[in-house]
Amino acid sequence: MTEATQINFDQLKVSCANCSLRELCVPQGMSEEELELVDKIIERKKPVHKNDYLFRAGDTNRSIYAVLSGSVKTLVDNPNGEEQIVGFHLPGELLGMDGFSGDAHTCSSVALETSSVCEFPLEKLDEVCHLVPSIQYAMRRIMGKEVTKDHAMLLLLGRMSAEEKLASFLVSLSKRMAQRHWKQTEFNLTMPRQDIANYLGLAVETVSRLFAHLQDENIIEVDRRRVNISDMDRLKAIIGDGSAAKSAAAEQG
Amino acid sequence: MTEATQINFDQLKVSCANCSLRELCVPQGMSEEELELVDKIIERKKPVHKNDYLFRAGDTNRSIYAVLSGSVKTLVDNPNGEEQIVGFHLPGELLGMDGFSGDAHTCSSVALETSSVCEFPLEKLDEVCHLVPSIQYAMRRIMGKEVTKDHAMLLLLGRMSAEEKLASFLVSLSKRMAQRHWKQTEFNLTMPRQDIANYLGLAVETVSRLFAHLQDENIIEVDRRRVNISDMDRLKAIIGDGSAAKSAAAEQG
DNA sequence: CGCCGATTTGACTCAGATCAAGGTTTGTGG
DNA sequence: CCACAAACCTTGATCTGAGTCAAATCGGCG
Repeated sequence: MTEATQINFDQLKVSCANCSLRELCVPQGMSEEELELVDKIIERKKPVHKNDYLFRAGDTNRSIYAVLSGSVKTLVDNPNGEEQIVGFHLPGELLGMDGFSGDAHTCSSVALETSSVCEFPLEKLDEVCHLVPSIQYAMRRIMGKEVTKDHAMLLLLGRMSAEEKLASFLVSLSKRMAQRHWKQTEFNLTMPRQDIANYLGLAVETVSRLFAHLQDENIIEVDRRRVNISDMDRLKAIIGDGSAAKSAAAEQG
Repeated sequence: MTEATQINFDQLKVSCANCSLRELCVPQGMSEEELELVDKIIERKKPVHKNDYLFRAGDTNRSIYAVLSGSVKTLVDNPNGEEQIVGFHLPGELLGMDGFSGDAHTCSSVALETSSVCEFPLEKLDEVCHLVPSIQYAMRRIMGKEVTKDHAMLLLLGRMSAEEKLASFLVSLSKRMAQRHWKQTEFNLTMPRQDIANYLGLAVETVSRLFAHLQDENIIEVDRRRVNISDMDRLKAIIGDGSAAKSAAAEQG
């Protein structure tokens, strides 16, 4: 409330901006007072290492997480012990919304590389939502987007060919790169081929062959984890028009 | 507030109980005052007929809906004009959560048969959530369940064989029948084979053959839309153990 | 250098799609 | 009540995209 605390507010703002809470806070035009409240519920975690779990299905200690740096995957298990990756999360993205459904998380989350995340324990979030309506709206919008995103994945898994799936995956990554003002035609895959395959409902070998094929067609260049999209239009055409892939690939020697 | 209005409250309660809002209201232990508030935001719709749209992707007039009677499907479209069914909704189930993600609905909803639904316009829901925190929590739990349900579908579409998919579908329907105190081993499919196939990411012919096969195995009896599950354990075993199907079906004459 | 996990490539197989008829049920109009 | 059409569902034959199996190759790294 004084000039001394003003400095703290500024720090909080910067901290939140860096902490990728933009989606949660900034678009709602939060006041400094509100920002302070948010800051109280955040637990800043120390970095997690590759293959560390953020949370596991069954954890009753529910939280949502914001990826600050690095990347993370989320997965569900089936009774047979198989797993299905349901999302990859880049800096600025949130995860853990499955925890709202009941007393425990229903999926698990694992770091793909050394990463840092901010954690919002649900109970504390409850309090703040009550005090700051704008957060409540933001949460609802975020969960709505989660639902919409999942629907897009259902469409991908249910109706697309292997090539359409991989093209969709690359275009989606590219868009998300653009959102965070990174190069949208050249980026690193932080996950192994096996995870891409699992996510898209394919075999690893199929993913490998598709990368090779897209490279043959001069649509992308791949070198291990490095991807460069050299012809975005044709990449998008693969998704937009199922017949494009056929004619382009027909009888190539 | 008087005895005259007391009668109204009772009517509201009954009405909500019948209107299948149990999931939204009752578990939160709403007061009569709160129930009255909810009643204000509900628009009771006249029945919708088979193939009528409840809402379409792009509609900015966003609402969530509770199915009162009948059944409804929800679907997303892709650029090619193909569609993927993302959910079937029985009495007491809610739909339209995709409307929270932005300014418009991102999927469409169509009645599978003559049905009646209650509509909650989002703007009005906003007001009431603000006034009644318990509704806010209920909404969040409901959306969390939606996310969890979608994850289960991703697992189904991404990792399961055709037979496992159909078995999952039938077991899921059976559980939902039990939830509403209907017979859980014998029920009617309200959707055509084509819709089941689409929902499960299969061809109609495959679904038809699988029904025939499950009947041959004496696991179910099917007569057009009528299904009777005669061996629930083996039906569940198909999902729980991918090898069960193979050994059971092996070399049968 | 030599091992290990990740990736690629090739050969072969198969689950499920596609193509092609038929059969059945429902609805409509005369 | 019947004729006819339009859905809807089933069944058989064939084809193929993608999975599986097997084996090389690559990239790090102790």
